Amino acid sequence: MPESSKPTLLVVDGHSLAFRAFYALPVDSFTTSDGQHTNAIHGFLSMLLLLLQKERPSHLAVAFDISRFSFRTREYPEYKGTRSETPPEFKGQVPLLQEALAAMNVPTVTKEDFEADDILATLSVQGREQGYEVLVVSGDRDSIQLVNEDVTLLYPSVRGVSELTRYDVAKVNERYGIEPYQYPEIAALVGETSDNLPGIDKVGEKTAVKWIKQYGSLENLLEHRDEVKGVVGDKLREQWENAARNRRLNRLHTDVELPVAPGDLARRPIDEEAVRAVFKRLEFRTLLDRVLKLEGGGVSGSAPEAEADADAAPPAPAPQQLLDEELQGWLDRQRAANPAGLGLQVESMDGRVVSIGVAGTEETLDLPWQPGRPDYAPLERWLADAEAPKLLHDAKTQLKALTASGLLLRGVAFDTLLAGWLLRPSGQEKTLAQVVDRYLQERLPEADPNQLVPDVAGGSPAPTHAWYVLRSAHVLREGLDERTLQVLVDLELPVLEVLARMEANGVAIDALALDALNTELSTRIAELADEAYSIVGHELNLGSPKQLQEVLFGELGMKGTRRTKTGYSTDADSLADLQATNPHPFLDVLLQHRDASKLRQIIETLQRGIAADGRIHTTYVQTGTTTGRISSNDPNLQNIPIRAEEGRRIRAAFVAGEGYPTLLTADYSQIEMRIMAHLSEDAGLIEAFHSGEDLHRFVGSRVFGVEPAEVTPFMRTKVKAMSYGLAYGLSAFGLSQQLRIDRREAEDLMQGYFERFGGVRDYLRNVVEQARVDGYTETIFGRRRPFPDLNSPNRVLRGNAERAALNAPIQGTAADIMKIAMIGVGRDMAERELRSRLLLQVHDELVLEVAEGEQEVLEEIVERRMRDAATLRVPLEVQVGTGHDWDAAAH
DNA sequence: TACTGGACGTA
DNA sequence: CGTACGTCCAGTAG
Repeated sequence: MPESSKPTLLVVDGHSLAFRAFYALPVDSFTTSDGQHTNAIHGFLSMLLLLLQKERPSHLAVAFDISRFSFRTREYPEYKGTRSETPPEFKGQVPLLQEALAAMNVPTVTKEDFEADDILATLSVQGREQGYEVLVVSGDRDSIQLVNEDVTLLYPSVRGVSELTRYDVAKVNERYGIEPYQYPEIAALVGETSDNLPGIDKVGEKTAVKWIKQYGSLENLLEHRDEVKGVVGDKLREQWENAARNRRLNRLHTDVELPVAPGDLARRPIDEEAVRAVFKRLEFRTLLDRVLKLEGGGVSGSAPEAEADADAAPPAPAPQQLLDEELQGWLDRQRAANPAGLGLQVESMDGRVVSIGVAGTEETLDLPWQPGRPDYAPLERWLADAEAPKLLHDAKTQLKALTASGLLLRGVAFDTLLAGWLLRPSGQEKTLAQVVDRYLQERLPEADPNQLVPDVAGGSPAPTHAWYVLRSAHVLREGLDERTLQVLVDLELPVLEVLARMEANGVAIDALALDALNTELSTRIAELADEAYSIVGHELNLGSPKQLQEVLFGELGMKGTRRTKTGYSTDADSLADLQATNPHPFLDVLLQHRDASKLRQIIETLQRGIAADGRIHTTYVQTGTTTGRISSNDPNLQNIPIRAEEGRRIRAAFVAGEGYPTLLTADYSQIEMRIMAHLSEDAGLIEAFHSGEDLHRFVGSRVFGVEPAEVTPFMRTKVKAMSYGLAYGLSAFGLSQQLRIDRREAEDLMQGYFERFGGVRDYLRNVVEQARVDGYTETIFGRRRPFPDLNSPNRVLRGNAERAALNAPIQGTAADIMKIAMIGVGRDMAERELRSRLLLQVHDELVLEVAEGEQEVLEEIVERRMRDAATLRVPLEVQVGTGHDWDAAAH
């Protein structure tokens, strides 16, 4: 921070910084819905905000070039001549950037015939004379010449625009071994390829520095060029005019006549309305928040460490290794100094703990783990102490490792992975490095194999990572609104422990049954393939959409229906359409082959997933969705077949394990429709759930105006499809497609539905409108999901966002409810010390392994915890079943 | 070897 | 022109 009380003038080279941002940021991630690229703007503004926050300049300006022509090109037409044409994707961003800056009331300065660097030079000199501390931000190395006691250059590192290296006099001395004002003389000798300024052949930085030191100045060197020995001396004599010319061109003008003086550049408050308008057009949401927050100024002591040091990011403290009383003392001191919790990072290999890192804000601890070490007793006590808060990144993974190594972990008070996800559920910050990058704007140090000083401590990254987790946690906690924090504390942190246990439990599999099924299917697949080949008269890969297209739409001359990027679709729906218009035995065989192949594929994936204990241990990804649901992978156990009879045989291979007589399944019936009834407050729908009548029969009777008993299966199917479709933003077109009915009929159906259940329509409309205003949707428990595209001018994007937005509160609330139920079930089971255990979660269903004699009490717990997880305007109904396998238990 | 698109399993 | 996922395979780019 400024040690002096001088005002600080920050001057930025707009063009060069924006250009760097343009190449540093992926254009795909920064394109508005109408196709305008914004990566340069985003990168530039992000950097600028960071600077404003860290440097707190009192005065500020951004300089731009007007064109690529200047007095330099007049003097030397080849200047910058090798630069390829500015990419149009970049060019278009500059005016928009200037607009954004104008809205932020950041002065921009340009001057005909001069480059931005000359403006910076002039302002830096004037600023210095008028008693300012000057910070020059430029991506042009020539700006090094501006550095002096009062002028510091911030130069973007290779890493990207957000990381700036500070060049003060000392740094320039250290880096180049010369005084800053001498830099252009070095550059003149070496040459600058990017400016098309060739220097002296064979002369690099080393030689140039040596010469300048020896001769004192370039001028003197050139005068004495006859004295210089060796081949390089010859080159100097041949090409000295290059150096002389370069020196003329790289001298920055410090006397440009500018329309503004430093005194005019005092920071002014942003024009909030204008900023909102411009940022909305650019579709910058997080940046908008950052700008507005900046405007709020200081914000009640937030993010203390972010502003603690204006210098480059502070390095992590060197880890200590302590034992016994010293360890205990350290933990006691750090706990007192960090009441919000200590950072904790567990390093593991093959699921076992290798090293444990603990961090306070000032000190870190590295504890290489070995089982059965009494000198680590204080650590074990601390880990197990529920009253000792710990802050982790991806606590579930670490909890599993600790548990597997026989260590107890309690008191998980924060998880930066989960917090980051709650804040930006569509974001991609999954690793600690990504979180650190986004929320600390720092780079997580990586283990460097070329380290000069090998880390004798064993080099575990755990303590350093723990320290970054601690700091990220503080920033994230500041960023969470109250409701989101509540979702984290009440739902996500408790459920993480439940999920960790479920993963460790795994589910038992009847491997022999899978083998038998696999064999059976393989035989059938071979037969079907042969049959298909004989029908079309040659062999082909039935699994290749490309080859299928050739056969169907080429050889067999069928008329394709739905287009895909690569041609006509060959999916099951399209094949059914073809079968209707163009009956052909090949289609039948193909469909059967598809079905059988898919099943076999599922079986083989499961077989590969069977662990040494004969069970399958999936991994639940708590941050795997944007809505709040949990996803499952490796293998995915949330998409095991159930609809087709054949597929159920796979489900039947999931069995109760050794020592457990039965499986118990419990699922919510129509939970999403119940949530819809609650949220919409539609009287008809609420009545449906209180009536005890089958939902779709009830709705059908209202829509078709008949008695419930007279609702035909066909009517019921239509109504059911529509009810579920509504929560997904189904259109009449989509409904007609799915039911294979006339478009008109689908429209009538929807109209009939909404006449009887108008509250539903109003609600769905309202959700989207509210989200358009707020920028996000919310579940009844406060889980938010941002929807930046709702105001997009692009119809496709906007439509997608609208459908997702009307679904998010419904799907998300269901997910919240299930999490609450799981936490409750987990607690009750622990409290009663049951041996039964949770195995699987499939969104609205739980699967448990029932221990001997516990079925009755378990059923009671599960049923009650699920039913009472939320109190809605309609009751939650839970269906419980038991059986030896998953399929049997579901009845 | 790494990625994309098509297809399809689930809620 | 119905939301939310994960996985496989074929095909392609490297």
